[in-house]
Amino acid sequence: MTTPTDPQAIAERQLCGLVNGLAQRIAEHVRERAATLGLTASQATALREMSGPMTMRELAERMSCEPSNTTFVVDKLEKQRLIERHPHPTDRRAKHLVLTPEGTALRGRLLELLHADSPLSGLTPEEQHVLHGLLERAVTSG
Amino acid sequence: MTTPTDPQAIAERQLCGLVNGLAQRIAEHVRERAATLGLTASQATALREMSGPMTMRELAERMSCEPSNTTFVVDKLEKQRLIERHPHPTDRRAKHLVLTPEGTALRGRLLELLHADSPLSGLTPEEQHVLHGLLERAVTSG
DNA sequence: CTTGAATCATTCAAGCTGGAAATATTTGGC
DNA sequence: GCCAAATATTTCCAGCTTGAATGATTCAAG
Repeated sequence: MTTPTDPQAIAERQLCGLVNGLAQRIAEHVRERAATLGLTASQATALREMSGPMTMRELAERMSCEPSNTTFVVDKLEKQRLIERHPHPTDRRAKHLVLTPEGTALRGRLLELLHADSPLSGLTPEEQHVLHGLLERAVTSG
Repeated sequence: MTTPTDPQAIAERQLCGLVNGLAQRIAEHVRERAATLGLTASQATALREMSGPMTMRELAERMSCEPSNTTFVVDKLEKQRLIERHPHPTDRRAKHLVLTPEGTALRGRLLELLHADSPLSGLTPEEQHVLHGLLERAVTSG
């Protein structure tokens, strides 16, 4: 058992702060780019994950948020005529989310904006590869 | 300029997802531990950062949030008699935040809880060191 | 000393988020 | 077919967070 003044514990605390800081920087990046298209960050995240028709739950999982939150976000996108809720072909409980032509077009522009000047561009592809491996281990080992 | 279907761009997108996932896992860890002490996650973060007397703005920076949010959180901690707002010794605009004895005691227990079973314990100290370096470079190079 | 810009904290309105409860539907066992 | 459990979505609510506007104070320049 480690104590809070253990050097190893202090290092872990710093590491948590760094992870959080980078996550905030990424979120800020999304927020800025989304704003230029008249979208909020969560709306942009939803649009980004809409690579094809899917259900509310699937979108929630891709956005890593609660389904109730997805209802809220999709409501907003629907009001902007970017997405539509169709009946699901085989499951009447579920909704089949599909982008409108405007939604598809906006998603294209959004993806370009998000990929230009990425917040991770300070790392080389090799570094990104190492980072990827470490993060994957950290996330799945919990 | 990269296009959204560029393999490199796809890798960066995945990486952003992993960073976000780990940040969420860390936040969840804090939330769980804090709950056992009757604190919310943000209250726990504030308490954790209160390593000594400081001003509202300094606490906001340590928590990496807006000052207005710090007002909200400190209000809650003050109602629980864990923290006090004293007049600042040299600047009458500022508040001098100090923990009460109960606050100091609870902070001690909180730090122990947060360090036991850390969400990063799946990585070896060496891996954590590498991760630290990469994250620091990513954060500071933006 | 006095003015104006900057800084500290707070208030307020608005949006985001998660969790519990409710509704509708599907699924599996009998 | 019928019933209970599981699943998909929504609604409601409470808490969190931000950003703009406000009031008080400090600081620097004249």
